[in-house]
Amino acid sequence: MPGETQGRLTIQDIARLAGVSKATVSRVLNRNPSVDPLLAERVTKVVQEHNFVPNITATVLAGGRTQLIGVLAPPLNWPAMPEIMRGVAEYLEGSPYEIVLYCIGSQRNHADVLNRILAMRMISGLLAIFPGGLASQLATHFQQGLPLVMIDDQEEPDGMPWVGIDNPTSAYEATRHLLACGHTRIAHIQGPTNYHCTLERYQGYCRALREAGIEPDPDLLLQGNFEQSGGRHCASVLFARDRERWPSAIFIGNDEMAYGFLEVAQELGVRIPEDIAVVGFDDYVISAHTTPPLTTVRQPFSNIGRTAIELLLTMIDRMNEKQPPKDGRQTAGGVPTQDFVVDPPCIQLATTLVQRASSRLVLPAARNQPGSNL
Amino acid sequence: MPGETQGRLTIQDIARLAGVSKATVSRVLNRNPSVDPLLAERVTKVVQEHNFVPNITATVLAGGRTQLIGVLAPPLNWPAMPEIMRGVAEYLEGSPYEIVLYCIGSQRNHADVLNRILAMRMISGLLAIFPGGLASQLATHFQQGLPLVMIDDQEEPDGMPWVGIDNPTSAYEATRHLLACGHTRIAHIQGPTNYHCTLERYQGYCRALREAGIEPDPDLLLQGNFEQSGGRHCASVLFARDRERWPSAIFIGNDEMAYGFLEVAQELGVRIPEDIAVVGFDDYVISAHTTPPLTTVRQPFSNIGRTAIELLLTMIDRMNEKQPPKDGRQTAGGVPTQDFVVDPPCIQLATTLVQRASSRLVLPAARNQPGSNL
DNA sequence: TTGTATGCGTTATCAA
DNA sequence: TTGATAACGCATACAA
Repeated sequence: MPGETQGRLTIQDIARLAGVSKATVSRVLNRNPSVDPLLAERVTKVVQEHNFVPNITATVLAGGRTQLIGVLAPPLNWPAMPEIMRGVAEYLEGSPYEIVLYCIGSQRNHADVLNRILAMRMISGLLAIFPGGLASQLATHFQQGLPLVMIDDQEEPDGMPWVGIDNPTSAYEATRHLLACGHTRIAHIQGPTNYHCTLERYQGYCRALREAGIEPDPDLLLQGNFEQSGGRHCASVLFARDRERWPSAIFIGNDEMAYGFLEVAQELGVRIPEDIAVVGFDDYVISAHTTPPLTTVRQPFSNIGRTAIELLLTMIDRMNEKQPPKDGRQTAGGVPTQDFVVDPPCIQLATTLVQRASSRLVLPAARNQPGSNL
Repeated sequence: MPGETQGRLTIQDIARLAGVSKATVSRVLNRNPSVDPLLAERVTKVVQEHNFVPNITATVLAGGRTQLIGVLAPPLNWPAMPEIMRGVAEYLEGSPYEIVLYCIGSQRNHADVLNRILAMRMISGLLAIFPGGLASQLATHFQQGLPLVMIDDQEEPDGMPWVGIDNPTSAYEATRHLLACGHTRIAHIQGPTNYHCTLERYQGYCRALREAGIEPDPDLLLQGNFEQSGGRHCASVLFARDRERWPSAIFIGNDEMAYGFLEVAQELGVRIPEDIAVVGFDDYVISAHTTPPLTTVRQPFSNIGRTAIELLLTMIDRMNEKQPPKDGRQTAGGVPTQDFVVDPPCIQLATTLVQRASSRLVLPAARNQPGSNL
């Protein structure tokens, strides 16, 4: 049975067992075409029989390539993370690569973590997810030759490969949906203005309104924080106004704030969507379970993860092709992934508007038919 | 500014810059007390100035210790995973260790992945989360000296350190709660019977009933699958019976199945908790948002993760103390973590019953007071 | 096509 | 207390 498991063996042992030199074993392991097919087969057989796996540290030290992808991530209980990581992990399962996960919470100095990661020289590439203030540092590393892809919605993608969504269009579609439901007084709760996506979503919202001949009303623009508390606060402010100043619909910058908004509405007895229709943004898992279920823009999180990692692996491969392996690590001022550096790809994935009860078109006559689907 | 970042430097460079030998630098880095304090300070200064971080691969190869903890995990979008990983990551943030994450989905051969992980000899310890069929293999590795902790609810903890909850007691409390609400016909939907936790929860349920003088009714025991579909199925079966054969309450083996159950109840117009009170198990995030919100047993997932990783680090430390470093990696038949091997600790954390609307005690007179909190 | 020899960056042994 | 040096396991330039 090939269940030896103990990786005690070295390439030397395999060489002895197969009656060849270490160099040949190494060549076989690295699929070097210069080795005789029959010999290769013999060696391969020994390798498999003994379940041999090269010592990765020795491999790297000797100038080989790691099969390790670094993932710099926020805490995994951020609502978008599980799905993103699912996409990443599923794609990686079909490859020889493994994940080295660096979760950065609040405690430690993020820049230090990043430096440690890179200085350890253990990873072949880095996937940076919502890196916050690290963006510019990351860009520098990328320019210096580190294969890197960023998933982010805070900084404007600039100077490095990026995967995300088309925020303006997504927000445009969300607002169009409310317009199509017959609403004309549509409010908006935006996120923190230092988030690039906040501005983009606001742009999309404005464009939809203007196309419908409606000038965005500053009175209907509320400032949130992308957290539930912000949604609650804005709801309180809004519902404290005279009823005639209420909007008939609201597009909320993210689902988290929408949850807070719905809570307050329920507490105050404001009916959703009869009194005010609500559309969110993100489609986190809870959104299908709120009361009422939330109409929202679905971000394709797992696909974002998949796409990002796919791009990263492509970059790594490209780099390996161009650079003679041994130099790959010595790349002083070298610029691997040349073309990527010159024009870093920005991949925007499509979102989907998921229509649920919070924005159902309510015809006056239909109010007593809870079962109606429109 | 100490923002050099580029880890090009080697210990040799630092040695030259500090005017000492590599050996001394190495000693300083490893806090070897035999080095002169003043000299140490001088070296430390150079290290910091240049932001030097040792090449981890060289360190390991030379017999040093890795600061890498392997985490063998199911897909991160499994509902319990984000919280478990939060606990793990938060604890690790305060340590010098990093996570190497191995997500095992359906695609690849799990045993192979495990072998590769260990053969790479890169990790100092392994945290195995819901390892499924790998339990026995893991036990073997643990017996052979691998610091290892398992978080699991499928296999009976045996032969290796384990962190989880007290299922019988938790189920007992859940059932007691329903009894306290005045119910006497209490059904149970159990999970797959090849899960150890399924049997344990059933035991707790039975004990509570018997203590109340009620003999568990086989007619009220339904077979689920721990998935939503199972909850739906059981609900359909139950509600298809004559009304007088319905239970007045049900304890469902996990929240996932409870979601399916609630869905069917809503579709059929069965009132929760008036017609039937529901208690689940797990307290996933959605449970607070179902209609009605679900009473359930909260598993302290993040604490489970924290506790497990804490135990693992303790084991690693213990091993490092006992074994002269250089041998640590050569440990042929050696048995590090001796005491742990002899009697692997099983840590059971307490659960909490979270009371929500799905099991509210409904007094006949209170039916028209939706706001009542009991 | 294959084998020999060297070096990767660190730790640890042995002398000094 | 410090320095020189031999591993560690692998990849590769070079020689055969």
